[in-house]
Amino acid sequence: MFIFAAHSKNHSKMNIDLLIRNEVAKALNALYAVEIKSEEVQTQMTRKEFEGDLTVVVFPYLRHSKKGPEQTAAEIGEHLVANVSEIEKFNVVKGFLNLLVSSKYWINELYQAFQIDDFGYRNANNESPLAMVEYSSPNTNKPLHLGHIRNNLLGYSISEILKADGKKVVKTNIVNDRGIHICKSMYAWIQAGKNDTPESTGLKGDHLVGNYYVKFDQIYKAEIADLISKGKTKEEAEKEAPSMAGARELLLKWEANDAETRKLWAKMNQWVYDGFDITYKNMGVDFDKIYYESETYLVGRDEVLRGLEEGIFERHDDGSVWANLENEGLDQKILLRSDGTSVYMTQDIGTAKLRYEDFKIDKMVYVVGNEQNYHFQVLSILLDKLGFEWGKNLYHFSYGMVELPNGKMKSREGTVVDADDLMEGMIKVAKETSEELGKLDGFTDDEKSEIYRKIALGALKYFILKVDPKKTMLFNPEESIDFNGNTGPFIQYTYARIQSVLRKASDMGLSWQQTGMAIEPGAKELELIKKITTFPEVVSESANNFSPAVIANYCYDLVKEYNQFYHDYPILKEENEAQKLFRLQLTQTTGNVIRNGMALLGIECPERM
RNA sequence: GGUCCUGUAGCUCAACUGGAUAGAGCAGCGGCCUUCUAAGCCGCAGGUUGUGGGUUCGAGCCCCGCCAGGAUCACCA
Repeated sequence: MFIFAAHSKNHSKMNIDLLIRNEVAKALNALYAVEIKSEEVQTQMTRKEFEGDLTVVVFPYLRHSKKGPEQTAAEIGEHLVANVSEIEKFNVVKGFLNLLVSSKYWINELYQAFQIDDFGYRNANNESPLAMVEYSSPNTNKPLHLGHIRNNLLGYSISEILKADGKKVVKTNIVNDRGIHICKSMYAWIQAGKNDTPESTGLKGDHLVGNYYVKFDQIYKAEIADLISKGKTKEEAEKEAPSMAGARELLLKWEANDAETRKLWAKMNQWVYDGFDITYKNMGVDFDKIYYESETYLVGRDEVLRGLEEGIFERHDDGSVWANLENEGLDQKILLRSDGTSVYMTQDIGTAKLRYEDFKIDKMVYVVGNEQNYHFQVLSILLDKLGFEWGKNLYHFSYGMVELPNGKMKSREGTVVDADDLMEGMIKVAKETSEELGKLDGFTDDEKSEIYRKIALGALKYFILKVDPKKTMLFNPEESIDFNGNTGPFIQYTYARIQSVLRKASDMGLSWQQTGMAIEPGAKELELIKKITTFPEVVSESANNFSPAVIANYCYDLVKEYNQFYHDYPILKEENEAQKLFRLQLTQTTGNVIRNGMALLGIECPERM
């Protein structure tokens, strides 16, 4: 059984690490007659200021060797050099044993990676565990905004990462298509819509419906102000406002299956779906299976009623149904309102049940903001109480909010950053920047706009995904996202340069498939190979930690390394033929890893830019 | 108030889950295009890791207290 660990110990090191830990364990046994498991041997990549590739920390073994750190390290080092052919030499600094691995080993490692186009990916097979990843999960009353962007990018990326780590993945979306929110938009449209449609207004459907949601709020506020001016208290006014009553009435009619209400509901939701489809497509995210709250909430209600019959839940005097979670250290949680209608939690129970009926899920992953930590804690317990043994195994991929310089986005203050506007704005900046640099002369307009799109989305996605998902992040709409430095376009640019070199090499009639060449790689070349060979472990690490940021930061480090190599070493102009072909292998492999890594972030790399 | 999260350079973020002298980018200053794409490369400057204790060979990371910010504890979603 595969374990989906949220925080497993997984160091991003290369294969050699396994070998060395094994050999160190053997050495300890031979030298000091102690049994140390190879997994317990501590290693790390040698810091750049010291000579070596891998470093063994020897402090833990001093009590076995009964000698000082330097002497202990030296003894282990000598034993390793004598017994392990891959280890050429060693040096000791304080309690750190630095081991130098032969360049022959590294060249072979590169050649292994070079031969695999999707190096770093592990393919799922029939026995692989299935993860279902829920993300996006929008309400259908307004367009997507910056917060949704972080959610969508994380959800898509973590799905791709899990796939690359050898899991089967089903991407899913629960659309909150029913409830008071959409009724508000419906009410305002009836009152003030004059039969507007996306066609008649030229507006994207989700924006049109969103405008009526805003309109509703205006009507509602005006009514409250009016009622208060007529002597009502704020509470009375909020209760009596005709618009709110109207929206509530629509909700009741909807639940009662009123034909006209359902028709309008379906129509306006369809407008929103058409709008969302465009946004999702532009964002480059997709789903394998979509659930609708309107189709799951009744299932949830039945489950709650079953739980009530079985004595798991309790009914209060007013008819509402509650779960008592005081034994779990939590409060009471409402599951059905006194009028029998369901709440968010009810719907989530129903959706979960349907999902497990539809798929053989080993791990359910919910990509939902950390403001809902409590909700998922409760959901997990409730599913468990209802007898779904998978309940306690659900994973809430809890991510931090996106904040603006003056705090959270507030629709009332008009500070919401719209997803469509943001992407469009990014494309515009990409176009301007590209035109200034003037490198795309001679391309058709279609080719150019495709490149602008890739760069713009690369910048946006990388900007968001490079941040640790758990952390609150800041977005300043006043400053457009950079294209220089630690950015998506910087990485894309390196990829484009690599492809340019490879094209030129092909044009020169070169072929660089051969192996077993006698090469003396330079320091930068070895650094680059080491970086490349850690990629599979980086993929696992990002999967185990649910962190696309791990991939993003790796891509940046890799590219930085390559750019130094590119700057310092001639490739096509190298006179030694074997050295030249080796550098082409190195270049091509780096390009593959960049492309594969960025793909895990949902970022495409243009061949030229 | 209870629970949980966060605090690292002027700003945005890293730090391989307890390891060596805490690293990048942006902003600032200074170099490098007749040579494989300068969206690049190199250098300078920038830090009491919020704060006070503790644990140990070793703490940005673990424990306790305090300070600051945020989330949540709804018959909202």
